[in-house]
Amino acid sequence: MALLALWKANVCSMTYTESVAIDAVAPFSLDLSAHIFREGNPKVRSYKDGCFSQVIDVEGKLVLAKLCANGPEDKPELMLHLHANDKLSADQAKKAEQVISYIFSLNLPLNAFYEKAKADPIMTQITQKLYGFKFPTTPTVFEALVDAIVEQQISIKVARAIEDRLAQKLGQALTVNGETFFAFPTPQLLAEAGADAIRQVGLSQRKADYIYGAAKLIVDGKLDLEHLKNHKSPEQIIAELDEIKGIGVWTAELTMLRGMQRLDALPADDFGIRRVISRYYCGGKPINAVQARQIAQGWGDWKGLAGFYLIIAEALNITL
DNA sequence: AGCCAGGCTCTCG
DNA sequence: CGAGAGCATGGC
Repeated sequence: MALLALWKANVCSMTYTESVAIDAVAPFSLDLSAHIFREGNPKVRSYKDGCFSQVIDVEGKLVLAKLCANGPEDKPELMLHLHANDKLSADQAKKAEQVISYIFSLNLPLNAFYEKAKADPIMTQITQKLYGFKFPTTPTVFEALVDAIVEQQISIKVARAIEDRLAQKLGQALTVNGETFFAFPTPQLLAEAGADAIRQVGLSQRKADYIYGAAKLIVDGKLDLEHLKNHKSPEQIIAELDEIKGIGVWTAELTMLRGMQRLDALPADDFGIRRVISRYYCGGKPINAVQARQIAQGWGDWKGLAGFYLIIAEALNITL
């Protein structure tokens, strides 16, 4: 009897798994690109033992995607492992692969940026030390927008803790081989949850209202972030997002940078950005947004990406 | 312990 | 219409 129960439990919790090799335009380093997820909550998003893991939503179906790198640092062999509650169709597997490819910009040739960086000796050195770093994008614009609101004013660490709680309390759960993971909550889920429930993850009442408001706009069809991403100019995007309550230029720029693969935008007002620019260009003494923009000018259409190279350089404590 | 961290809105004067 | 308070939590 006990044996039968055990057998049933095993069979019933069995998950579907498939693996596929995946290509990236070289150079690409998963180790550098996923660095910011190193201390992430394993239930939500993490990078450890050479593998990045996150639950992704493939047209309503939850899939745990695990991307693992082997071999040369700047040109590794990549294997994508997909886990779900039941079999994935070929189409769903393909879509999941596309999402992962999108998150890490696997098809983006970094060489164009490296060429541009050559005019700047400091950035040249940094790109050499961070060779193959591709700055991760969120799977949806909404996720980047919510994260940016959460991150207003507070420190990164506090923001991360709140973002993790947001997923664990309000996102959908997927259990794979007995382990439970959480997806980032959809606008629908947050709109249904209400501002009070959002507040409960540790946000200020005001930020909870902003996030609820944005979710509601989307659910009501009054805001289409993916459309903005695909069809509007950077200026239009910032202007339109700025109209939304709780979203200023800083939040809009960060959303573009992290959620729309717009690597040309740089939040020059950002405290952290100014700090890293100063560290590598001005000996660490505080600079204002105007000075920051001046230095960033040299990076052309790669301002945003260049800014993140500096942030990662600082995180890795790289000295020149 | 208290101050500050990858802002923004609302309220005063 | 410009300046200033207030906000939530966690780390130093």
